[in-house]
Amino acid sequence: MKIKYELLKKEKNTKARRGKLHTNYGTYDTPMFMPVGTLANVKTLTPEELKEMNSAVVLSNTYHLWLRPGADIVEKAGGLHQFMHYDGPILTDSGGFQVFSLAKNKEKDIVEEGVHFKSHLDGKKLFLTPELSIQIQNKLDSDIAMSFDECPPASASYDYLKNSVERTLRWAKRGKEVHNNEKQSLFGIVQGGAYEDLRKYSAIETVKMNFEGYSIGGVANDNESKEDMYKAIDYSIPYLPEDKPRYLMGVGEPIDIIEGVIRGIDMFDCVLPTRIARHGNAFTKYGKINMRNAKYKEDFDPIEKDCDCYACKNYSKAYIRHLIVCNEALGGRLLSIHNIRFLIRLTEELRSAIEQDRLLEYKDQFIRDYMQKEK
RNA sequence: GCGUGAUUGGUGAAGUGGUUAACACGGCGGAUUGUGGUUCCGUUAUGCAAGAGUUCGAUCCUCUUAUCGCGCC
Repeated sequence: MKIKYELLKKEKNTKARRGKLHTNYGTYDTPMFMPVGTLANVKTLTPEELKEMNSAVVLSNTYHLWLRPGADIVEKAGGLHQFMHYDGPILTDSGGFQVFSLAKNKEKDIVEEGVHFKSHLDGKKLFLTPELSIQIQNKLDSDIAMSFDECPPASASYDYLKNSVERTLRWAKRGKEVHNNEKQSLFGIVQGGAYEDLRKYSAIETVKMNFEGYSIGGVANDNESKEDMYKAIDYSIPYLPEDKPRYLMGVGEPIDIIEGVIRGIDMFDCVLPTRIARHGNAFTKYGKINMRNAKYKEDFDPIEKDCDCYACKNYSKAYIRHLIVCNEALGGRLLSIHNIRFLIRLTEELRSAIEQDRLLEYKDQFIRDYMQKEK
């Protein structure tokens, strides 16, 4: 079956919503945070560990799996779920984001038919089209497929964005026409930068195509300001249907997730918790901390005393610091567990705040703590 | 004892009679938002074993001392 979004409650004071996502693998609460597992794995973690931290949907990536091991191999393995031993919902990104960062000459390489670019592995010339992206995702057999969109840089001009909105609409239509997988849902993507008229137009036209969900793209790219990100959401949300999930692509930082929820977003994904973990950083209620700092050398307390994650229940900062400093993989693993659990716990708290109509108070308190840095 | 060669930051080490003493590692900070990241960026010796001398000027030349290595009695 395709996924279904069930709206349970809207907050009184904001546009925030509390809902449920019904999938082939069960029903999950929204707003939710989805860890990123580009290569059919959330780096260093097993599916069992993800379940233990109450993680639901996992992301994977069309472009990367297309190159290695190849869609046919995943198909032979029985689809992504079997291949990666994950019996939960999987969302595949279309590859648009990757391909556009690999397309050197935007004007020449991005054409109406698709995108020319070179493989980051061997430099081989490749061509990805909206149809091919969807076909690959069909083979991968994810639960949610994303339309192949044009993801412009934050610095793009109004005219560039206008064209990319139009093209994204045409590509969405082409992808939808070849999409045939009764078990897989397809999401459309709203573009348009921080321009009200473009976002409005993009949202209205995308919704006309009737996707199972809608995402807001082109956000959190190269130094985009927070204000522009919030504008992108605010200008898009009013035109998205109440009964479909809304997904803010690539976000993000704890405060961005809160701001997104306040504005009506249901789903988030981000590489941040796992990436900063591998580089030795941890999210905490009082801000992000760098575990390499000398002050943790003899700190035998957990990262967060009241955190229920496996890392905090069993290991000290001094030990994790030691692992990180020695470049041991277990250090990154423990921090990944903590950071993902931190964001998932954040969404759990946001859900109960919505249920109690106290989201703005929650946000104020969170920001006060988070900006405080250290206890 | 005599002869001889060394002595540069936490480490391995470049280097020159004249503005800020390479580079690498380590240390200390920072970054990171639809993952091309065991990555990237910043910072880290007011000093070249110690003292004296030559010189306008010495880490680089001379002498003394100290320490270490090598050779010979």
